[in-house]
Amino acid sequence: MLNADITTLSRVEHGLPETRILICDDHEIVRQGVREQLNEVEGWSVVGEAGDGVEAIGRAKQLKPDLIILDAAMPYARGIEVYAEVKRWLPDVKVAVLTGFTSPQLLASWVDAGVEGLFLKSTNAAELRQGLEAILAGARFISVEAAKILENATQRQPLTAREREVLSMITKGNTNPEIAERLHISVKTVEKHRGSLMAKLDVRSVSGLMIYAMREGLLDEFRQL
Amino acid sequence: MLNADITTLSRVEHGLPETRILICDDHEIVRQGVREQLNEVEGWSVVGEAGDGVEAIGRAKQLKPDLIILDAAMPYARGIEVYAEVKRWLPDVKVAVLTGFTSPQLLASWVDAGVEGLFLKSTNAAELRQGLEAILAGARFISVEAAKILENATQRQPLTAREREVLSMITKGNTNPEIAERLHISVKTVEKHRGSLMAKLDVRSVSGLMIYAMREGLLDEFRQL
DNA sequence: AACAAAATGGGGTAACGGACCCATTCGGGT
DNA sequence: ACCCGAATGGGTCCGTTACCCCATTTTGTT
Repeated sequence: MLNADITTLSRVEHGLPETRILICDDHEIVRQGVREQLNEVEGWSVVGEAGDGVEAIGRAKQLKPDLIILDAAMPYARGIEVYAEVKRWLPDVKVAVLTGFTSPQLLASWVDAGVEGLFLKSTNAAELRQGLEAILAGARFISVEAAKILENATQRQPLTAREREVLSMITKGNTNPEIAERLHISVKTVEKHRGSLMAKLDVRSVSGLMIYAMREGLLDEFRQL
Repeated sequence: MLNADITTLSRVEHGLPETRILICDDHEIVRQGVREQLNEVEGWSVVGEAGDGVEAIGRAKQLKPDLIILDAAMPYARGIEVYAEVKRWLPDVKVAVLTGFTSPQLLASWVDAGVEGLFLKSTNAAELRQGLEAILAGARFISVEAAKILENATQRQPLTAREREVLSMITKGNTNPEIAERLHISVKTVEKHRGSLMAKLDVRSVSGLMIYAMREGLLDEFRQL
């Protein structure tokens, strides 16, 4: 549901230019909370909001903000796709990710992608403002809680495309013979992929695979803020 | 992390009494967003905030609000426990649940518990205000999206305590022999519980059980907003 | 062209789980 | 005292999975 409403403030006609900020999150409550926290800082101006990934890209191109606060999980375009696209069009824009996910692997992938900031939604106002100031000054800022979680991120072998495919079908409850039939490969091959999946992720059961998939946001129907 | 900060406004000394509102959510951004949306309504006053379940109960007793906006998942006390406790001490207080979970079963359990309002965090400001007005006027209000999800809630046979226990151990990756050993029952009994679990939940695999457990918030390590 | 990783697939064994049948005991409610 | 649901447990058969061994082919990179 798109409820974003653009509020364009007039440019500062004298003195230093304002810092222009775009807030992208699919929940209006969160956008409003972030907006409120930022409004208290002199010189910062929330120039727009977006409620989904496609709108985020459009607004970024249109408004050319200095800083984008980006939810990691929005409808219509995954956060990482939004990030790549806005960086393509606006290479100098600073992007701070604000996410409710606490998965080490997911947070690590944002860091690897090169975002300038990474916050959890549990971040308090002071830390958010302080972090954004550092980012605008050119630093990279990872919040304390995000940093703790990242410490626990184990360095894993990446999954191959076929392994991801098999994992996806396992999470949907399919048996090895069923997966074999649908992928037009033999049961033995599915067993082989399944075995290497479990070895790479260091799990020994379907529930372990499910927990991994859940944390990595690979399950479609589990929507959340 | 407790970051709640009490902001006690003075009572209105003339005219109609204000509606006193307490906001309970473990994320400061959400509390601030909700506060902002409510501040726009004349006659409403946010008298306090709480960042976890225990604090929520304490503040409710202390401040005696007319209305509590309650996150379903906070640290230290489950939302349903907070709800029961504040109703025990303040039977006339109105409680509106604001949750990020979209599980039909979970939403249904809130309705069954008797809450006066049920909103998802995707609710927009207008719907939240309209709903709270209706609640304060004595109605029960379920948001449009929550109502849609509730339509899909299937009427299920409740799980027995033993079934829940077995489910919990399955979600942690245990095999039937392992569960039997830990619960000091036979493998046959575990098989029997497992079979009835799967029949009641209409699933045929561990992944189906995991999805159910996930939706019902039975998995500990999957924290979210 | 050479190389390495990925993907593919077979044989065999042991363990696990599903599903059906059978059964008794316990505890709570009437 | 009676009844019913929950919990308990056994036998049997069959399908599935994990894991070890073996192997060839394909694909992408250098």
